[in-house]
Amino acid sequence: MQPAELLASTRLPPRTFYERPTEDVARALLGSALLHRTAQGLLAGRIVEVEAYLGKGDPAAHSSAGLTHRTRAIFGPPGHAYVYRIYGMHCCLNAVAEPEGLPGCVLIRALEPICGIEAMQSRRPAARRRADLANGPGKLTSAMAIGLNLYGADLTRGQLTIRIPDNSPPLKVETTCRVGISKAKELDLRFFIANNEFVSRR
DNA sequence: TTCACGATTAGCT
DNA sequence: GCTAATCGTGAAG
Repeated sequence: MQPAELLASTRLPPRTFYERPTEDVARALLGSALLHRTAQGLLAGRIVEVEAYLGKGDPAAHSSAGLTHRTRAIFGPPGHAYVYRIYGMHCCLNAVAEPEGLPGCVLIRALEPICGIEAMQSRRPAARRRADLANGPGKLTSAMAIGLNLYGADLTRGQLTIRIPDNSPPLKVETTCRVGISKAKELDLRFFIANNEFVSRR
């Protein structure tokens, strides 16, 4: 898809879009587009898989430890990026939800590449298929050139944005427990588009 | 100051 | 299916 075509068929949501319960924001983000304007051109993908991380009552969430230097963005105003490094080598991208002062964020886990696919392929030489470019939280940030420099970035404006489709057809969504956690496995807070080949796992 | 571990990935068996 | 890579974070002392 051409960048102009993508911009014409989507719109930037207001900050109130994110100022809702985290689980609602997570579901609403499915089918939307993540865009990163880089020096090498526009990188973009359709969000096909997310996870909700809550505040109180969710021991799997980073924010369960309270307000710290690392997690300050999660407690900040909604619609901003919470980026963290995992296993000392990969980065993961979250969208902050809930009103300012309340913790809650949505982990973006997988994308269907839309724009800048060649640039993504050069950034992800290990991916041999298009479906492997961004089918995991670390793969996604690598393909999209998202790093810790984007910590706290405003997703409603600027170089890293999320855009909502103008006419969003109803999506069939599947719900499971979150991937890779050791606590709160009983909570079903992973959401992905059913029968989609770009999700990280089925 | 020390230390165990993690919202992962890629490569090998 | 198994495991190395690699380091900031947060809890404990």
